[in-house]
Amino acid sequence: MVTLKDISEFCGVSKSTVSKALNGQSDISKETTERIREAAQKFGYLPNAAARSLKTNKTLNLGVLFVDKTSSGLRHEYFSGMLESIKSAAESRGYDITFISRNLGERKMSFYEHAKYRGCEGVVIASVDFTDSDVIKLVNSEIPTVTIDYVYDRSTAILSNNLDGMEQIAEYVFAKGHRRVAVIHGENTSVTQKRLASFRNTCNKIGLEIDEDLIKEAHYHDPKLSAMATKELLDLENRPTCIIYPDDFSYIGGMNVIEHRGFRVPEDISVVGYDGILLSQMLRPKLTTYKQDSEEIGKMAVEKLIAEIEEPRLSVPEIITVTGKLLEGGTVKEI
Amino acid sequence: MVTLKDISEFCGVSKSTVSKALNGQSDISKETTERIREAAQKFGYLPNAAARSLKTNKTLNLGVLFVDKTSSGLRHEYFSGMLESIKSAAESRGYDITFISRNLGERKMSFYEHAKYRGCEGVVIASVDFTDSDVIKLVNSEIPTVTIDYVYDRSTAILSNNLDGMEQIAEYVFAKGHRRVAVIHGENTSVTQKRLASFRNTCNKIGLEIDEDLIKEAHYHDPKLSAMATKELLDLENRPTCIIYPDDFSYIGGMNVIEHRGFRVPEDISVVGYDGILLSQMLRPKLTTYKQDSEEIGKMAVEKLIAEIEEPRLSVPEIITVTGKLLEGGTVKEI
DNA sequence: TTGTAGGCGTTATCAG
DNA sequence: CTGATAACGCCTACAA
Repeated sequence: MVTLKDISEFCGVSKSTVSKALNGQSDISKETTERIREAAQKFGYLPNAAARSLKTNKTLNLGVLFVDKTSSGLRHEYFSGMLESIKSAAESRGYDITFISRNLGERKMSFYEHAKYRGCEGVVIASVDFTDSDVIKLVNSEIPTVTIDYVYDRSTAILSNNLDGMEQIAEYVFAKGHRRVAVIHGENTSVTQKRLASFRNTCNKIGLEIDEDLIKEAHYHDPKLSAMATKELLDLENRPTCIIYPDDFSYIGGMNVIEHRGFRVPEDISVVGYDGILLSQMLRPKLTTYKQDSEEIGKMAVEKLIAEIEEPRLSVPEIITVTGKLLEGGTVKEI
Repeated sequence: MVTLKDISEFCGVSKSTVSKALNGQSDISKETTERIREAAQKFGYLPNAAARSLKTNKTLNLGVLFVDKTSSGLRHEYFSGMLESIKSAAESRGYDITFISRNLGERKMSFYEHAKYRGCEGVVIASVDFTDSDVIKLVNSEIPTVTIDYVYDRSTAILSNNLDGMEQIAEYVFAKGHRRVAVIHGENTSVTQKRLASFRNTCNKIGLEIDEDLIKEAHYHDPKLSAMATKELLDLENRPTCIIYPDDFSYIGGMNVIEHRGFRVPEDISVVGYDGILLSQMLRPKLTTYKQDSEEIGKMAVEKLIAEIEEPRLSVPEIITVTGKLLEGGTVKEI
């Protein structure tokens, strides 16, 4: 490995001069700087990140916390898209990304310990059990964090606008004339609560009484449960004319049931998804859905995190809402 | 930040004693070790990875190269599943994962430089343009690498068994009585070449002449192109009785066309996918497909990489083939 | 069994 | 403008 010392010996100057020249300090002469730069280039010199961060206390390293009990975490396009975006936003700001986990080899450590050990200057927290005490410990530590789709008092949060999402969906569906609208929702999280509240509010706004039989629980990203809920809905005396699914992928389960019963979408029943994943736009008819802007969410998360790292004084925990948009497909019939 | 020195002062021993005790060296007395451990616990001592690696020349850090022109990289479940598996395999061996990229902030650097700078002890290379000179430079460097689905002379490669995959698909389809079998394949890569060769071989084995009109090019993970190819196939005088798609996701494009023409799967036409992603098993009928074992591939990649890092003497570049399995769905009719 | 001293590669301070 | 020196936190001969 070629070090500062090698360059300095070759150029006949001191290590400090080389260091300064390479870091573009102003107090080194143009010529010397040039000479040193060339030598560094020639020898393929690369600074040693460990040594540098030991000295500067900066690692230019961000942690990403991405756990999922069901391990469907990265399989969910909402999250894999977000990760891509986190990755490229971090890169463009000069930061690297390290996954934070709980077990590093034999050694069990908390998320906080792992992040600390790796010298992460901040951590983006997404797709975890936010009630996990280990996550809470991390958020309450001195390490800056940004959470996604969950709010803690002490941490900046980036939220996909679930209120707007559900409102837009509901308004769209109502505008198409639907009044018996079913909602299959995901497991009980704050995201789910927001979507449901938003649905109820929007119903209220137009004076629509909600038939509680049309509200069914399922899980996110689980077509089987949504299929079951769909069955129950189709078995009702007074069937809904439209079903809103927890997400696009779950709709696949509902789609099968609907087709199996010999119903057609949207002629016999209308459907709406959520997320706007690639798949939704490949189906025919295209699935009407609300596209969450996972790209923007990831980007904002990184920007806010870096802002807090670099300017802790100027940063206060914020709640930032990222609004998506309704993608009008062909799965909601005018009635 | 609490350091070795803090602990040593508190315990009234020297830094080296603390270091040894914490690392479980045998030459420290039981009691002292215990006392030091307790103090470390109490103060929440964590070793500083940068300092440690500066000294030991070990970082316990693996790089992952995951680029994609189309940026559908992580959106493709084959890769996101693999990443999950790489992540957990690395964690369980005590390694962390850092994404390698080309631009770290302002500074443009090569993949090799980035990996070197971050002190990656090895790099898993997947989902990139393998002809990129930068990738080649990395592979030919002193940093151990493992490539996925591509073979270089100098690097261990983990290959999904595309020969077996296509062979199993073809044999299955032939066994069901199909003789006019169309293949829509992805862009021209070594993976594609293998699948096609395998298809041709299997045809040969049963003495089946291939109708070149039934071989169509599309792209991986691109339902639109597969939809177009499907159209062309359905427009043929002498239609195929079965279509093999480049991957499960691309099949969605074909599915739309087929349905739009009023054909049913599998009654009117049989179809087969490739990959075995979640979606394929959610469709009704389930898509008959070949499941690539992306989990095993990721795990093997990490194991081989770590083996080479820790035992360079014993390691030679290997080519490891990971076989998947045919998932029999209901999309191929017996004729 | 424990402690001392030195150095890993870098940067920062301050003197020349 | 340049260089000597110390220090970041840790590990490891080697000495005691």
